[in-house]
Formats: sequence, C-alpha cells, structure tokens
Amino acid sequence: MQTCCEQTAVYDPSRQEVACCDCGLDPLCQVVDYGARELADSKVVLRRRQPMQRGELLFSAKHSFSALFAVKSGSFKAISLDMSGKERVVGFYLPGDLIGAEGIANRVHSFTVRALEESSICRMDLDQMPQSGRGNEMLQGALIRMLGQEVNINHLVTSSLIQQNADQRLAAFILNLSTRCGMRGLSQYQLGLSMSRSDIASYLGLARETVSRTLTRFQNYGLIGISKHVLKVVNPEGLQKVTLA
Amino acid sequence: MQTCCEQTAVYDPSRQEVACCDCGLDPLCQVVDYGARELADSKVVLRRRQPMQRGELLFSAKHSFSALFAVKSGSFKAISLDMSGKERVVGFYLPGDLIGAEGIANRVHSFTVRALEESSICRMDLDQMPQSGRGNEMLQGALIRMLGQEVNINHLVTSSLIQQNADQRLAAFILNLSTRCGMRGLSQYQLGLSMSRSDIASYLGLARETVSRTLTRFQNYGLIGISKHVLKVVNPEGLQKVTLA
DNA sequence: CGCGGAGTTGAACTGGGTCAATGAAGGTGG
DNA sequence: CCACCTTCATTGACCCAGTTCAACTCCGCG
Repeated sequence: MQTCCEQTAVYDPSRQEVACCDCGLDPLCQVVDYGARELADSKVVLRRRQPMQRGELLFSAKHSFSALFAVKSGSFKAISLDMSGKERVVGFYLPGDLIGAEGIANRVHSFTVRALEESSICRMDLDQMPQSGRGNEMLQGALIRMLGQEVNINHLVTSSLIQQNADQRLAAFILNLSTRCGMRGLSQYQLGLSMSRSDIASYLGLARETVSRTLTRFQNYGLIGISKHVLKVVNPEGLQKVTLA
Repeated sequence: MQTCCEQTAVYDPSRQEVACCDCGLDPLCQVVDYGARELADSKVVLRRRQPMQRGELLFSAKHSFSALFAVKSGSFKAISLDMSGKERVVGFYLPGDLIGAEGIANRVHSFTVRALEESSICRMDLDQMPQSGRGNEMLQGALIRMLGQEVNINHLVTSSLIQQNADQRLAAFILNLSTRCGMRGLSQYQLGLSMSRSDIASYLGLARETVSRTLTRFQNYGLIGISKHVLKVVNPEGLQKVTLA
C-alpha cells in the first residue's frame, strides 16, 4: 500500500495540481491508508498520479465498473448518448473531483469520460471489494458519504439548470467552476476553460452561438474577462445577481 | 423486529398499495429482517405503513436526517427553495419510491417533502447506525447500491429534461410515471395525477399554461386521455416517438 | 350564493434557436 | 516555411416555441 504522496508514474509536477487533503477521493484514500493492515489481503489498490493525454478515455459507457477515479490535475468531460443517439455532455470534472461513482450500483458505467487536456488521475480499484472486516466497514462508510454527496450535488445542478434562462445558466456555470476551484485550493478568479463552447452549450442545454453571445455580453458588462480559453472572474457578486434575477 | 407484512397502524388497505417485493426500500428491509439477530442491539428500527394526510410534511429542508422512507401508497412531492426564495418542485414520489437518501451524507435534508394525497409510508430509522458487525456490513452494502441507483436515475432525468422542448418533456414525464407504476406492480395505463398542473410545470421548467395546452394537444392526437386528475396512456409508442423527435 | 384556487384558452411578445457568413487557430503535408 | 484544411468561435438576421398577460370556466367550500 502506498502512502499519500508517493509517485507511481513519471509526471511533470509543475502543473496546477490539487493537494490530497483537498481531493474528493481523500476520504477513501485515508481509509485505505489507515486500514492498510486490515485490507492487506484485499484487492483494493490505489494507483496515484496516472498521466493522461488530451482526448484519452478514462472509461466508456457500458463498460464494466472496476475503479473510482479522482482528478489530480487537468480536466475531463462526461458524455452520454441519449436515446436518439446524440452525444450530450453531462458533466465536467476538475482537480479534486471524483469520477465513476455512477457505476457502483450496477457495476457498469453509464457514460464515457474523456480527458479535455493533459491530466493526471488517482485510481482506486474496487472490482473486488473485501468481503468483511473493520477495514471494509470504514470503506463502505466512506463510500456512502461520497455517494450521498453526489446525490446532493446532482440535485442542485439539475435544479439550477432546468428553470433558468441562458444568462442565469451561464452565470451559475461560471460561479460553479469558480467555487469548485476555490474549494480545491486552486485560483477562483482565473479559470482555464479547457472545454469548447460547444461542450459548454451541450452541458447547459443551449446553442453554442448563445454561449458565445452571452460570454461576450458578460465581458461587455464587466462581469468577466475572456480570451480564448482563459476566463477571469472580474465581478463574482455581479454574476451572483444575474443567477437570481 | 417486524416481519414484512405486519401492520403497525390502522390503515385502509383498499387503496392501491405497492407490494414489499416491488418496493425501493425492500433491499434494506430484507437486510434488516434477515439480520435481525445481528442488529438486535442496534437502533435501526422499521416502522411500516404509517398513514399520512394530504398536505402533511414528511420532513423539511434543513431538518436533520434521521430516517429513510418508502412510499407504500399515495404520492409525495419534493420542494426546494432556490436562492431567490422561489419554491420549486424537484421530484415526485410514487408507491415503491425511496425518499430521503439525499440527507445521508450531511445528515441534513436538502428539500421538503409533502404528501399530495392520503398516503402511507414505511420508515427506517437510521439515526444510530450500528457500529460494526456482519449485519452492519450488509446494511451498508444495500445502502451503497441504493444510493448508486439514485445517482444513475438523477442523471437520466436531468439529461432528458435539460435539452428537450415542451412536448418532449411532457411525453417523457408521462412515460416515466407510467413505467415507474408498471415496475411497482401498479397500472401502467391509468395514472392518478395527484399533483397540480402548476406542480408539473414547476418540475418540468415550463409555464402551467404550456402544460395545459400540451396535454390537451396530446389528447387531441389520441396519445392520452385526460379528465381532471386521471390520465390514461392511450398510445405509449406514440409518446415514445414524441420524446425522440 | 359568493369567494378563491385550479384549469383552460386566446392574443401578443420575446428569448433563444437556426441559418449563414466570416474570422481565427491549429494541424498536416509538400 | 507556406498553403491548405479542419475545427472552433464570433456575429448578424430571421423566426418560432413558449412565456406572459388576460379573460373565462369549473369546482369545492364557507
């Protein structure tokens, strides 16, 4: 069992990287580290800081679930095919975010996850959960808390998306990115938009032209500054107001 | 510990009621029943078939989490106050549905749940989870599977709502109600719409006038039959087509 | 009987989608 | 190194789905 900051792969550490203590997988990692002895004979394995290239798949829809992941650096998008066969972006993952919990129940992933840039992830193999013991109980407890969080977050996101207009959705989206970065110890006010405008549009249920227009309007209002894929949050209170309107 | 079909409250059994084997809480109930001896000293308590009046609250947002619920008969709606203080319907619960899982992680409920009609619920008090033992592990395992399901369902619902027009949202909504009733052993083709048009509109992110107009249009097309609060699913394949369009 | 809430229907307005043109950036091969 | 291509982004013009506002009906309830 490896301790928290041991390297398992060659990787450039100069990139913005989330600290373990700020990571969504940390509660589980701690259990695994702490319970090393109890879990020693189990198949739970942590592999840290695996590098990934832009465009590479973390896993695919309908493939069997075998591990949970946490973004260490970089970013990912989740894509789902709806019934009519169209691709839809269903989520973005930033450093510290947990990926793959949706697969636990049925042991099958329900969407595809792709790296938006050069990234690194931690991987916790759970294809063979230990069958019993104190370590297992703690692991399960941590899983329950994490899944509960996931349920809550999804509820909030859904609520805010469904009944808001384009301005509100985009303002909420930007603030969401910003606070998530803040929570994870990254900059709240300078965000790297690694995803395309089309990705954002798909995620928010808008046309990409609307995303483009709204962003430039926000910039004209002095709410944000945007050039290419760098977004500066200039006036978070203003954005907050937009979401309420 | 009570066995599955023991009554704990006086309640008129003539109403449409879901069987235990079709109930979302059943995996947990089974664990509790099966592990009665192991859990005997714990604080996990099942209370079955508690009656509730129309308008009565099951729990309120910000109140501390202490139990999971399953709808036995009747129906409920979940209401959340968004940041601007407006009420928003975030979900409907039918017989067999599980309520309250969103509160597990933070031990606090994130929305309010109200009975839409005379209903009954089963209640599993979890404010004091057992600390260890085989029974606990099974309980945790069942919780994990349930939460995982919840995450998946939320994803599907969100996806289908965000990027669809009014017709698609309403058709999907009706089919969703129908299949859920079917899964739980109730009629798929004759649904009781215990919620108001405004509730449906709020849930789907539409104006109540749009819901009204769309329903009558569906009726004119021969897709459904609707009078007051009884909805007949006449042409499910047709509705399915509408969702894809 | 009169009141209030829920539902339906009509008419007018508008936010955002669609279509189209153009520009900017990155990749590839000669 | 440049020419070409592809993909992504921006901006303008137009149009329609769905909101808003308003009138009216229906029903339950004091």
